[in-house]
Amino acid sequence: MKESLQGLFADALTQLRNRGVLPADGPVDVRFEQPRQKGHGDLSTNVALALARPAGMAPRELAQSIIDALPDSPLIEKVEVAGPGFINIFVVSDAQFEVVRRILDEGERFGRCEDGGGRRVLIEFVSANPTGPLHVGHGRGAAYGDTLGRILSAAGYQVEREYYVNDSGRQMDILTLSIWLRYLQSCGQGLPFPGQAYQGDYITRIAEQLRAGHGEALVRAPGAAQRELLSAGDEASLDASIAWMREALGDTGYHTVLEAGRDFLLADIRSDLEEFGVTFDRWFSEASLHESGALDRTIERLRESGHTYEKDGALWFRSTDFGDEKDRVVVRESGTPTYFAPDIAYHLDKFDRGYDLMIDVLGADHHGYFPRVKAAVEACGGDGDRLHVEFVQFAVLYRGGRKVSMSTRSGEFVTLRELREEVGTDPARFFYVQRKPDQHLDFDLDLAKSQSNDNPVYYVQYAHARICSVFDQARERGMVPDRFDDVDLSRLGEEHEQDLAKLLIRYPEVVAAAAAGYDPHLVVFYLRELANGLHTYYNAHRFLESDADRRNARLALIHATRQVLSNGLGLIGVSAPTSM
RNA sequence: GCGCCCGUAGCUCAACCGGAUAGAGCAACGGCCUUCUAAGCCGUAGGUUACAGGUUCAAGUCCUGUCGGGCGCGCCA
Repeated sequence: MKESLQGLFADALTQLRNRGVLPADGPVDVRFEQPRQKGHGDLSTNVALALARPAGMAPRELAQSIIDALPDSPLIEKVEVAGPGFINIFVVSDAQFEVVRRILDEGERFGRCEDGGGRRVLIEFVSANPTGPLHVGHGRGAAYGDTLGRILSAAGYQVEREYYVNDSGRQMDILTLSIWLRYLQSCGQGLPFPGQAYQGDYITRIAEQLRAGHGEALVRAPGAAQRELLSAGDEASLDASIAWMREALGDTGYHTVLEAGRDFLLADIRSDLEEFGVTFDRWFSEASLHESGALDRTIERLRESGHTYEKDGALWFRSTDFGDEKDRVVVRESGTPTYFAPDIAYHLDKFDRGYDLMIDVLGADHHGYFPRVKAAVEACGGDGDRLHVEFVQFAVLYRGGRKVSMSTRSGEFVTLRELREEVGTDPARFFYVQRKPDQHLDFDLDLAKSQSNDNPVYYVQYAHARICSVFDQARERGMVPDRFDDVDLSRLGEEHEQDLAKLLIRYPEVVAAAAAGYDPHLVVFYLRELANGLHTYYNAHRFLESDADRRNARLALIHATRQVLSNGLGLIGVSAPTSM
């Protein structure tokens, strides 16, 4: 419908150009909007306002000229000039309801589009270190990344999801030390436990598993000097403790402990996410970059790019050549690479895999980090425009009106699993994506878990369940037609029915806009509006009335509404219950 | 100090390349259940879009400055 109106306007503009009313320059994109205001028509365009200046005409005058030049169309009820020069179009009522037929015909496909043109996009998200369970901050990244993936798929992209596992580096050393110390304690060694080590209960659980599998084979008795290091409380002593552990355990023993921790935590993270409705196509291991030699090759590649130099015995990347604030160390004076180096190697690996678009979903605290990664990729010849980042602000939990504090090392954080168990997956996902990602999120636990009408997720789900319930009743009374193909939609036309149809018409645009702007929250807001439209209609009219033609038309309309609710909820990974 | 993000109703937030009278939910107040689920609907009230300038037919949206908040500025990860 929009397309054919666009054609009509293009014709009118061409005619005005031919008559010399408008200058002959390039084509003008005629955009239509659905006015929020009643009385402003079904569609509205500001094209006359935009063209008034080049035409040298008053906007209202030009608007009238455009209207006069419009070809006749059976779609249009009336067209009028409004306000400063808007053109408001009133569409013939019956034409609005054609969307119902289209939805019933397309079903789950309704709302999908080909904007993505099959382009391959990689979304990397969560990527939390395997040093503890996921907390509620990761949950937001998970919900956002996964929903974005679903939306981009619907918009015609070929989506892959990836989790980057930081299974290498100092935090893994600390994890290993933490587990080993708990293991020693459980084997009867009385030891101090450093304050900077991971404090959570899960460390003890891993240690007990380790003991169950390996007995006391990994026990090494610490001397007085080691005990002192463990209770010292500074970073240098912690590193010294790690060095002692590595020496005492040897390479094999060290890896046994490390892998016990890593595997336990990855399995935990994986099942946690699966229960949250989030799955990945690939878990990319940082350690694999070290083992495969990709890291060395990356450093070599960076050197050859000519954007590196040596200073103070370290290898620096001149990221300032690419707009970064300062240059960055890639290889330390000690000869070991920084965290930055494997990250470059990882992103180059993505580029080598040939994606058209790579999206990193990162915590907002990484916003200073991304420019250097992009810089390094560009230095190595990658097209930086294909690399995109979305920052997700932290979620701050509130319980009983008070902030819930979080800290991984202290072990007092709310995990994603606890959140899911407390409020349920559907409310959690809904709450996470109902805000723009770069907005701070106040997550009200009491509200999310309330099984009441305060809770917006039930509002939308209820609309779906309500329609299902109507059909249950209709079925009992033998009122459901075998097919909706030949339903007479001209029996619709009440105000609430028109409002509902207009909402349904908007759905494909909402999906397209959410995909184009990486804005899942648009879908959430739309679903709330659609649910409101349904509830309003429900309260105003009875569907199962005696006039069969009208009844069938109404059933067709709410059947279509149910389909769109279901499609939209699917996009944000929230279930569409058939009863509540 | 420098950089990025943000400031909209009492609270939490929307507002589609700059468009018409800035919209929802919650909280408050008033109505609607012998009829398909009241986890619902309708109505009332609530605003100088932090502040001051600027750009233009038009600014919450763009530019400059001020104030306020968050985050980042390691040879940590």
